[in-house]
Amino acid sequence: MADGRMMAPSSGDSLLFLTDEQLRQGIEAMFFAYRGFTADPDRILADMAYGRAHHRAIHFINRAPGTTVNNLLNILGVTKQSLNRVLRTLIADGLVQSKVGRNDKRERHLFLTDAGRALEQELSDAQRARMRLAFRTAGPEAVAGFRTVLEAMMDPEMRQSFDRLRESAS
Amino acid sequence: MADGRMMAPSSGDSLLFLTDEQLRQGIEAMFFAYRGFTADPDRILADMAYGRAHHRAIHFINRAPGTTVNNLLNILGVTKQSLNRVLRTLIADGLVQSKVGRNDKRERHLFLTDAGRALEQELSDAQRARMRLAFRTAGPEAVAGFRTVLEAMMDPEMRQSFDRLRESAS
DNA sequence: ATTGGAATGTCAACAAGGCTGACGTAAACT
DNA sequence: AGTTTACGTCAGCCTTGTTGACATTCCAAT
Repeated sequence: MADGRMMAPSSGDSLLFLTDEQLRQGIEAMFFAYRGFTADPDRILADMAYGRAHHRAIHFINRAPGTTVNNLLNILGVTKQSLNRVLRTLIADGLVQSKVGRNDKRERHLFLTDAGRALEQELSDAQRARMRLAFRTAGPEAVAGFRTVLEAMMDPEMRQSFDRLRESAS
Repeated sequence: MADGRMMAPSSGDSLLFLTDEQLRQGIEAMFFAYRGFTADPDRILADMAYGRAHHRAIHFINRAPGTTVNNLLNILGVTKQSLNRVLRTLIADGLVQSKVGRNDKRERHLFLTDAGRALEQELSDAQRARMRLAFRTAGPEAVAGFRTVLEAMMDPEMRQSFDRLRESAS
């Protein structure tokens, strides 16, 4: 281990943060936390004819308005057929608008309608509320660590998407 | 923070770690990281007739050998029909053994067979490898923060399950 | 100008893995 | 004796992922 200074703040046994047991706890923490992470929007969506896939599409269309279908495909990591099924219902229900590209008319640029933005707000309000509580409880330093570990856990291509979204928002 | 560098992730302003933008980045980080988190075991399982649900069952049976079906149900948060479908194949394939309870003969206690343990090893080796790399890259302090935030993000009942598993392993 | 390929969309079929509802059995509790 | 608990199972439904095949549209290159 070349990385000399390693004081683990919470555990005391700083040398043990890479034991199988520690890793397993990290794995289980991810599992349980992700359930909490999706629970609130899932509850809201359960009443409608929508699911988590619709939420994800709405989220990223809102995040990057005018994004193309292909772009969204890469971010979401699903097949176009899968995404298309979701988009079709969202467009039919008037939550998403699809505009043919000006430069490249093969491309469709996706936007949320007012109704779409309203649903997005409702969903992300719920999700942000939980995230806010968790962040507040944990404190800024923990949040920084959280972000660092999550980023290190992503696949490289996903990290690129993540960073690109990050930059585009600043 | 001993090492002085405690800038909030991208803003440089630690008071802003609860802005909507920060929260949204946290949300997206969870999304992308979870994909990475499940990617390796998913790849292994894709070749077999198993999926993520089998992985979860195997993981927690390994973690708490002799656990009852009901117990597992609570941890996984699915219906007994859903779990049963998974357990049935695992038992039929000789990866899991189900023993009638001694005290309470209504209960079934679940154990991994040697073959089950072998698969569990293969799956968790892959998952731990990614977790280990992420932890090592991020460093012990970030890992502590990661754990703190994840725990704060869980539903209370899930946090109980998580803590119970934690204690049982010590 | 024709052709090749890229981007998109659609149809069909299928699988995993959730769900509900109903029913049965055995054991334990009261 | 009657009720509750733990578990299993059958049947059917939904969402969301997959592959494969095929049409359309249009850019770009020959």
